[in-house]
Amino acid sequence: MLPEKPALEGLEAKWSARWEQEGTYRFDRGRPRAEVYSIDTPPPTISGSLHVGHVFSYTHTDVVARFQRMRGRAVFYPMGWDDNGLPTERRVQNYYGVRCDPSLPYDPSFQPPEKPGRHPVSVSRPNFVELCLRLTREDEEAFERLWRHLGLSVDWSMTYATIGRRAQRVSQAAFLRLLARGIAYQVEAPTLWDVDFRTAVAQAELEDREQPGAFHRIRFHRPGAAAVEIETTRPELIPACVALVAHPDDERYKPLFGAEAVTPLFGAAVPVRPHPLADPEKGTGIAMICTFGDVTDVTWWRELGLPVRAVIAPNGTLRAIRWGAPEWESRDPARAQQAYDQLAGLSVGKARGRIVELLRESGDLVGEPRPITHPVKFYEKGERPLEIITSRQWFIKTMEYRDELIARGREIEWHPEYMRHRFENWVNGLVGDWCISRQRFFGVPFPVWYPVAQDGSVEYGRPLVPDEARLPVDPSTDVPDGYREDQRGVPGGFVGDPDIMDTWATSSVTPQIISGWLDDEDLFGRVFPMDLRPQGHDIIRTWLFSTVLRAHLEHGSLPWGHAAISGFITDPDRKKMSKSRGNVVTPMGLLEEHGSDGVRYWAASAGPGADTIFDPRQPGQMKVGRRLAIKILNAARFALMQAEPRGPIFEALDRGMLTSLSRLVQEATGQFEAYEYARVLDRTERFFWTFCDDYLELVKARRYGDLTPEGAASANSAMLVALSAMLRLFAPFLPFVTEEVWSWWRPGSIHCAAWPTVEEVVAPAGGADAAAVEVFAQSQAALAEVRRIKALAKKPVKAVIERAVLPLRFEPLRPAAHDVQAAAHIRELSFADVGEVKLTFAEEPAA
RNA sequence: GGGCGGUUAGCUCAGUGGUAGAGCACCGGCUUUACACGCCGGCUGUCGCAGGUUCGAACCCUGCACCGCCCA
Repeated sequence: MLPEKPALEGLEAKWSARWEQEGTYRFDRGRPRAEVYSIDTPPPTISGSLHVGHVFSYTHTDVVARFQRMRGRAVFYPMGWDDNGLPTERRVQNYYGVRCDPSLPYDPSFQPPEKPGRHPVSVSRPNFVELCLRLTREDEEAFERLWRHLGLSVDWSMTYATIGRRAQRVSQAAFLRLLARGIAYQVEAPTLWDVDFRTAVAQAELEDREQPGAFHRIRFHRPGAAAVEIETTRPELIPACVALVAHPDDERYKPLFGAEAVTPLFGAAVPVRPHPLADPEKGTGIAMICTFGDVTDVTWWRELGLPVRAVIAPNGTLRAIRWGAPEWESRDPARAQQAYDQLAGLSVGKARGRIVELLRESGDLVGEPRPITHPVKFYEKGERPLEIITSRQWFIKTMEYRDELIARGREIEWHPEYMRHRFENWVNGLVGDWCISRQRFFGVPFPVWYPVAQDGSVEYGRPLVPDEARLPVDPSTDVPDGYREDQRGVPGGFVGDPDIMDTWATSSVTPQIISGWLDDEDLFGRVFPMDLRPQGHDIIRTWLFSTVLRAHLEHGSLPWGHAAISGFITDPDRKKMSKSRGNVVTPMGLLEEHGSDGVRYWAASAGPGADTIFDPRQPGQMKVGRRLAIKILNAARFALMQAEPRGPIFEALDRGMLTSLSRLVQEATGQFEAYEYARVLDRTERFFWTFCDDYLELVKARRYGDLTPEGAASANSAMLVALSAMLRLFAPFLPFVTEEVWSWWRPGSIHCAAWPTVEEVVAPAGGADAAAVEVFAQSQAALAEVRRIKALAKKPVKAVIERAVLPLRFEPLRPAAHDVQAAAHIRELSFADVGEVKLTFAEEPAA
């Protein structure tokens, strides 16, 4: 039963298999809500690999889950995979060498090329989705193996995927309910647009990047009056200009308000209008409004009621335009056409270069462009600046709920508390409703069709929706009620909505997906609203925000009561670890080298919100964790190898140790309940090390029976009480080694054992005893003093001391004097009014 | 420009008004019957800077500097 030479090797494989067999972490769905602890797990993005940052944050969640389980809660802890969305599409394109062309029909016999060819093979959307599913399945299996090896106490029978049937059903149902209430709506409007991915993107997916640019001073003519000069970084948008704008109080331009100016090259007459957003300090103080150069243009366009002249096509080139046609009036259509033809078809960047030449030739460029650096909005995964393009998109209303969302944010218990500011910052900075439609392929489709009128036009205003019971549906293959497949795309028939949902539109309903909403109201009632959302602070504005929004809209509640925010893993230069930086460390090697418990120790040492440096060359904390785990094995072996005789715990030293331990239990429980797991680990480790180095050394002789059988019995019993409690304190952090030791002498899994209590620790010793704590403390102090003197005198530890005289302050140790004497090898011990410890060494035995 | 966090030993970090701490690293010692993957000991500080409150400040207040993150 008790191994001769205990070791950590192999514990991961042994125990993860056993836990699976015995259903150790299976959720008990018979328990009422009050006895459940439910966790809304972050589904890791499946395309790509898990890195040490994932191990870090998922360990934090697991530690909390294990604590709650030991506290007697039924822990609801599923795992999910975030497989839908753009990252998977990109991976599949590269991996198989294919490209999705939604106009192609499904080919049931399609097989991807053995190797990606030079030119991508075009495949239908259903074929493309099949490839996505095939590849993500492999990735998901690898992820699960890693999580099991790390020891996450997940109930693997509840695993979900964001592309899965259940996720689609819930996403679609939640969308249809918002549609019915008018909270989801579609509109043809200017939208942020990535020209490479050819999709709309949302505010939450933006990032500003500093880019080189240049101010161009451009002359606008006025018939019979002085010209007006504007400054712009985007001269290629002059053909899209619909007005000029200046600040209402700007004396320079007040006389011009209401007048017209004429665009250079294109000869379009545009009005000069006042608006307070125009900045008199910027450039010449008067700007051109184009449809659309940036988000301010959109505001001006909307508030001033201007027309649209769109020149940028969805692929980022300037589209063909016929000057002189309606909405493209010009004073000189032929010249406008001649100029524009040199721009049409060019990308935005090339068009900019060309138009500068044209303006220079026409004399409308004033001076030369002045280079600057300025922030430009990018899609976070994109490579070219975003454009603003008018298109039909689905939105969820958010602006009118901002105050309510702030209030919801204040109901959440944040760990750490200050992370709430991130949320409020974001909500206060929202500038528009949430655009949830994407012109992509691998995601949840909008469960909507539209009638096609007799003239062939699509009636977007009259969407056809399925009954909730039919969900999920794919409008590209399913048919709306009352129609036949052969009516697809023909007058009098229907068309499916071609878009899919933003990945966050699915991820924002993970609580509903996992908790059985719609289909298992019994489960839903037991786990929702959930207890915990663990996640990183980088996605507070996306995942956390959108989840709060959806629960607020659908249920009028929070999705969960606690949000535990993990910090980042950084490299030694304090740079965030990320794939794009190339500083990612894959975890399996680390887990094998240091043991899962060692790696978990490192992860759990960082409290909520704390960024942590990981230096692969200096895995200090992992080594420390590994040593701690080994120490636990050995200390347990010592306690158990001669556990008889047993009897009442009456020795003061033993009672003092247990009273100290009970204080630790008290503190650890409180800290854990406050999600301060790192402190629990720190305090427990500290206690354990003292227990080993001081307490075990002090009682060693007594427990071996060198004094009395009663004394040995007291020591043995106290050791076992302490070992049992300490193992359980460590169990959430070091699940493998604690389970191994537990199995040596206790039935069942330690992870289903009860969290230790103050009462159970002190009761066997007849209650807490503050005086005995002092006995223990002074015994430790005296032992330390003797050790110090021996070390300075370069005497061996077991050098015998004939006489020791201790200062009076050590007198409280009297009840444990026999233990101190035995541990320090003191023959005669006395106390006197002396300043420091005086030792007389015995004659050294003759060499 | 706004917000948030940080700055304590060479490194990583605890430390919520009362004598500055731990681990790692470094140095010295110990074949000690649980553990050499161990044990004992030693060395190590303008607690970022400047003011203020207080009998007393690493800790509370004000300002500043630097680092990091979020937002504009």
